[in-house]
Parts: sequence; C-alpha cells; structure tokens
Amino acid sequence: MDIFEKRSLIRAAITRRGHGPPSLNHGTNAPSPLAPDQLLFHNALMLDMRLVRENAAGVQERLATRGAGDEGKIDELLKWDEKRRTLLAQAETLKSQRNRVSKEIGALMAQKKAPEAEAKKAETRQIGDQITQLDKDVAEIEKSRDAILLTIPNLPHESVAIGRSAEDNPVMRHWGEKAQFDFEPKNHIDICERLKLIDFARGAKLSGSGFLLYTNWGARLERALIQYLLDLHTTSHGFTEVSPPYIIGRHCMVGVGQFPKFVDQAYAVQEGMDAGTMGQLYLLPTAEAPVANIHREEILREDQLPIYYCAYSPCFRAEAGAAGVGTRGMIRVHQFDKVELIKIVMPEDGYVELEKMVANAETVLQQLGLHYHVIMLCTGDMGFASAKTYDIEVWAPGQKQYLEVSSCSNCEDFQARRMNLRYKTATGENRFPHILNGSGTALARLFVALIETHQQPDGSIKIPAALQTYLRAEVIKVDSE
RNA sequence: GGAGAGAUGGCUGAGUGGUUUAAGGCGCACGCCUGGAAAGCGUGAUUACCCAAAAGGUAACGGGGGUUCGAAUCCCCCUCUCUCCGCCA
Repeated sequence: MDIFEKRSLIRAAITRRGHGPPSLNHGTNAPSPLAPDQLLFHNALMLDMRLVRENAAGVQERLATRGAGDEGKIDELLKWDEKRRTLLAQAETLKSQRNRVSKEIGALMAQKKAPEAEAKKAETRQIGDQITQLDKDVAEIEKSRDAILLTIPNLPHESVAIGRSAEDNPVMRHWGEKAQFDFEPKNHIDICERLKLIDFARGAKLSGSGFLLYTNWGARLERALIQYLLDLHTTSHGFTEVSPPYIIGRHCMVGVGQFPKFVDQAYAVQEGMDAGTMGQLYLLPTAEAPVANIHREEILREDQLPIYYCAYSPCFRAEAGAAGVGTRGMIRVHQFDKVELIKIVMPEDGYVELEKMVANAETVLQQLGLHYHVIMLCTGDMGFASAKTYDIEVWAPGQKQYLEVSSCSNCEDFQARRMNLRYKTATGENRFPHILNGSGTALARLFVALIETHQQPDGSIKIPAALQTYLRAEVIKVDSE
C-alpha cells in the first residue's frame, strides 16, 4: 500500500475540509463551508466597530505592529460601514411610515371602509418594495463588512514588544538550569524505544506518520500526567474541571478565532455529518475551542466572574505544510493530549489574571523539576486572537532545544465579541468580558522534556516526587513490566 | 431510526391575522403606607442597531425563509427539548 492509499483510508471517515463529497443534505450545490454569512450567527463584531470609526488611525497603527498588512483593510471597512448606516437610516424611516399606514388600514377595516383601505394598501405596497430592496442592500453590505472583519486579527496590547518574528521575542525569566549529565543524554526517541514507552512504527501503521501509539509505561505515564495536571489546577489553583465534546461545530471555531484563518489546520468530520445551523463539525484543535465557547451568546451576571475552567482533551491538528520540520518523534504530531486553562474575567482584571495563569502553568514545570524560560511573543509572532501572549518553553536536553509547552494569552474581548458573550455589571450595563486561555500544559512535549531531563546513566527514568503517587512508581526501568 | 407533542419576557403562562404598546400570576427593584414588617396600593424593569446626545425610530415571541397593507398567530425548512417505540456502550 502506498502512502496515498494509506492517507485516503485515514480520511475516509475524517477528512480535511473541502475534500469530501458534497453532503446529501445540502444537495449538489452545498454552500462553501466558509461563506461569511455562514460564519456569523449574530451581529457582534470582532473589532469594536465604534472604536474603528472613532479612532481609525489608532487601530491601523496597532495592527501595523503585527506586520501582516491588516491595517490596509480598515479603509474598506469604514467605507462599508458608512454606506450601511446611510441605507439603514433610510430603511428604518420607511418602515416607520409603513407601520403607521398599516395601523390606519387596520382602523379603516374595523370601520368597514374597504375602499379607503384599498387605496392605502397600494401606497404601503410601494413602500414595501423599497424596503425590500434596501434590506437586501444592507444585508449585502454587512456580508462584505463581516468578511473583512473576520480576517482582521486582534490589536496587540501596548505592553507587547514590537517585533517581526520569533527572534524578537524577549525572554522574561527562567527557572532552574539546563540539566547536566556526565554521559551523553539520549533524545526522547531513543529513550522511548529502549523503554518501550512509544511504538512509533506501529503508531504510523495505524494512522500514518505523526500519530503515536503509547505502550505500557508510556501510556501509564501519559495518564498519570493528565491526572496530575487536572488535580493540580483544580485543587491548588481554583479551576473548575470540565470535559467537553471533542467534535465541535464551526461556530465554536469562529468564536475563538481559529476560523476562518486556520481552517486548513483542522480535521473536518465527514461532510454531511454536520450539525445544522452550527455548520460543519470538526475535531477540536485545542480544548480552548469548546471550553471558551461554553457561555457563548449568554449574558452572565458580574458576580459569576471570574470563571476558571480547566479541561483535558486530545488535540487534533492537521499541521498542513509543516511536514519535514522536526516531524520525527513526539515534537510535532497530529494528535496530542493537553490540559487547557480558560478564564472569563472582567476587563479590568484581564492582565493580572494573565500573569496568574502563566504562574499556574509554571508550577507544573517547577514541580516536575524541569528547566524552562518564559518568553513574551512580540507583535509579529502573536496568534490571531491574542492581545498578549506568553509562551513557556521547557528545556529538552536530548534535543538540546527549548520546546513550547504552554502558550498563555489574553484575547481581551476579541473572542467574546465573536461569540457574543457578555456580562451585566452591577449597574446594569452589558459588557464584553476578557477571555484568557493557556496550556497547563501540552502533554507530548512535556513527556519529552520529562524523560530527557530525568534519564539516568543506566537508561532508566527517575520519576519526580509530585508524579510518583499518580504513576505508582518511582522509576521506569528497562525491565519494568 | 420511527411516531407524536412542544419552544413566548427573570420564572410561569395566555394569546389561531389588526389598541399585543405581549394579558394574568410569581418573583425582583423603588416608592407610599407602617413603630417595624406583612398585606395593600403605586411605579419601574429585555436586547441590539440608527442618531454626537436627548427626543425619536427600527428590529427581535427557538433560528432562517415565505404569504400579507399588516404575522407571536398562516405556510416551508432547520435546530433543540419532552413522551412513546426500536436499537445500542
């Protein structure tokens, strides 16, 4: 069987978007899964349109710091916005007229004055035609406007370092030191094969390259880590554990800003297996997607905030275009486990909460005795939805490189707008909360750093004390059964 | 998977084409009354958009479309919930 046959079988049930047959439900003219009008389910905006109107120059300036050229979209956005408001005002005036005349008709009918009523009907009918046209125009304009808005990333916070790429990310701090060995440390692939923690060959046999088969103590270590992480964040850091669906609707992906930009990175469930108005279903790329959306389209009470959620889930990523870059081993895989942290907080608390979240993720590495540093992503390297992001990179001695195991972001109200999540203040005002997400932490790379850091001269792995009660072992040895 | 019944405001619940400007009840807030309460009486209370603001206007009765001068109400599609049957870990 060649590689293409293998891949087509893998994707028989799970296909990337756009490559499957049209669904029966949709007929042969199935709409593009990403038509703008399919992406929005309400009128909330990604960037605050009022802010864009009132301070276009400021918005453009912030966007420009990302170096992606999005600031060029603002002028067109404003053009659509102005046109929309003009037409909307016209339509509403006409509707007001029609409502008034309709009432008069009702009154005439009640008085059995049919001829007069008929005359007014003709008048109203004509107004109605104009309204229909205006409504159509406005809808078109909103479609154009939203198509642009959906592709504009969040504005970076003022405190974020200006830069173009990962090389410009400032290191904020580090903890511990690079582990020293009086022997040549092995990399995780060798360790896994020797200790039979992962069966790379059979994982690939099952699902293709980039899929892992954890075996025996490897599987147990993975499970122990999940359990340890959830326990830590729930009991010590005050998070409420949730366990979300792993298959989620398109609207959730749009809500957190994964779509439309990263649609190629998601595994789509077979076309036709969609959820009606929720649209096409996808395997989650991160638990952030379902968990941040838990309260979408709700109005929370201020006293419900802050909300802290943590969730374990596997994460599925197509990693299209990433082939060949560190693909061997566990560093970049199509499916990995992660414990995710999500916070929904009042805007004034957003940045304090971000620092706390990073500290919560750092605790993991400290307790496991792993050297790491925290970097701030510069404007040019930040994710689409984020206003400010810290990455935690753990040292992997076998790789001789730092691996990203956590990315903690404050998305401010960017996601809340997309999903129309608000909270009501004590004074009765509705506001968008800040939504934060952070890995607490990603498992596959944590696994790598753990076994590479704690490997012993005899090839065994010493288990850190914090993990021993979960794994029920102090060491993993070659002859461990 | 099959059959049926539903979805109305904070909750409950009326409303089968025109003072619905969504009744009534419960709960809520404020006021009157009271020594204080209860009861009673009165007032208020959704969301979004347009408008610099105010005034005003428009829209929303699960979601979308249609009929009509006019739709919570009639028609079509979808989603969700409940009941029964079937299947299933």
